[in-house]
Amino acid sequence: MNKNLILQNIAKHIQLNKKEADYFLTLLKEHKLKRKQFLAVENDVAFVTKGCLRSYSIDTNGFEHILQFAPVDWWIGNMRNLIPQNNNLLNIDAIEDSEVLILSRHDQLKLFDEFPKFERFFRILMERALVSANRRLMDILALTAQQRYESFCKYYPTLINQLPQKYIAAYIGVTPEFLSKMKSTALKNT
Amino acid sequence: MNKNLILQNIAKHIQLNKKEADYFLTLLKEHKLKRKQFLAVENDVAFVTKGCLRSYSIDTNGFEHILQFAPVDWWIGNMRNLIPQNNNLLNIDAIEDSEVLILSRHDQLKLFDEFPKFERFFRILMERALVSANRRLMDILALTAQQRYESFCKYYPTLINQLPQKYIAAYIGVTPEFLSKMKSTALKNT
DNA sequence: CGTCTATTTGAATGTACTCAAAAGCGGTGG
DNA sequence: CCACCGCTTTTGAGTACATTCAAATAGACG
Repeated sequence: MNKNLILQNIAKHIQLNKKEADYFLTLLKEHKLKRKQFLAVENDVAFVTKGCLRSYSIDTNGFEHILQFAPVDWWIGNMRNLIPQNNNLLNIDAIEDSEVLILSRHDQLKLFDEFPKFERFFRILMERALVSANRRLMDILALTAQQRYESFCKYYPTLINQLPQKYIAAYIGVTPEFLSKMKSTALKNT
Repeated sequence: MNKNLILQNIAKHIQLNKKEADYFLTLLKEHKLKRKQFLAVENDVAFVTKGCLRSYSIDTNGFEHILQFAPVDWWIGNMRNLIPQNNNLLNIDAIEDSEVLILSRHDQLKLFDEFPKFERFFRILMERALVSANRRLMDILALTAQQRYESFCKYYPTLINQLPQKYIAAYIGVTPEFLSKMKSTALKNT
């Protein structure tokens, strides 16, 4: 298990002593995923130690819309059941062969009770995820498709060459055909 | 100060004893706002006890895009500085004459240190805000303007008649003109 | 009552989508 | 090692949803 990576990730926001770190590690379940394999989690969170995952939903016309990419050192989860009436179901799968450490919701809540420090960590994680979801919302409302693509390139420069283009299209909210056209017309203007 | 409302709001997720409640209340600053008046907060959160506020940003063409409405019994805040590179600034103002209780970021963090219970409360608040921001993101990507309007009516039935129509347009991501047209064509189909 | 802002309506326009077909690319097996 | 298969990307023509701009009407507030 890649313990160091996740402990370093946590150390960005809280300091753990050995006892806390050890206990935390016992709660994690390692999970390997082949490309395109689904991660079945129900309110649980997963930390990516290898590869890249995505969470997405499928609309009534069968089109996929990507909520989040999770490369190495990122957290991803499915919190749809935290709010009762949330009928909008989310899938998580691996974009390439990947490995994750899963913390179940049950164990997470137990952890919060035993060491409130961890509740702080996830409070901060949620705050930051919310700020970035809010920024993305404002971007979708304010920007053209071309600008959203440029914004994506700026924020996720490493992902651009790593991801199939159709996934980027499904993230910024255009059809794959249109993204292809945007790229070719952008080239002509340089 | 409307203490009961905010204590009841908190009681939805955590139980407070008298000491905790009293201490919490001392940290709040009451603030009255006239219609259209700005709420100047920097990473602070506000709880609405009267009226209705909104948070929004203004794009490079001068158009407003609304991130959130906050009627009575809701929390609203401006967390843009939590993430350094977040250049996207947010305004908060009162849609009608309103009253809020402000908890400064400084006092909030102090509160978390003294009573971890409150960190739990805000962790839960952030989780729920994130789930609903995520749902809205998926809606914007998946639904047509007409469907987004219907979805808004369903989720915020009380706000429909309370808000100027142009604000609803700025929330669901259409021009006020187009929202007007949607409503009139929807009427013909009934 | 008058002024200012919000809403409605219409015609012309544009951005992004749909559908279809061709070209490119990567992995697998013979 | 090459050929084939499936999946992704590109390109094009036609279309649709939503915007822009303009003007008229309605509504709210002092």
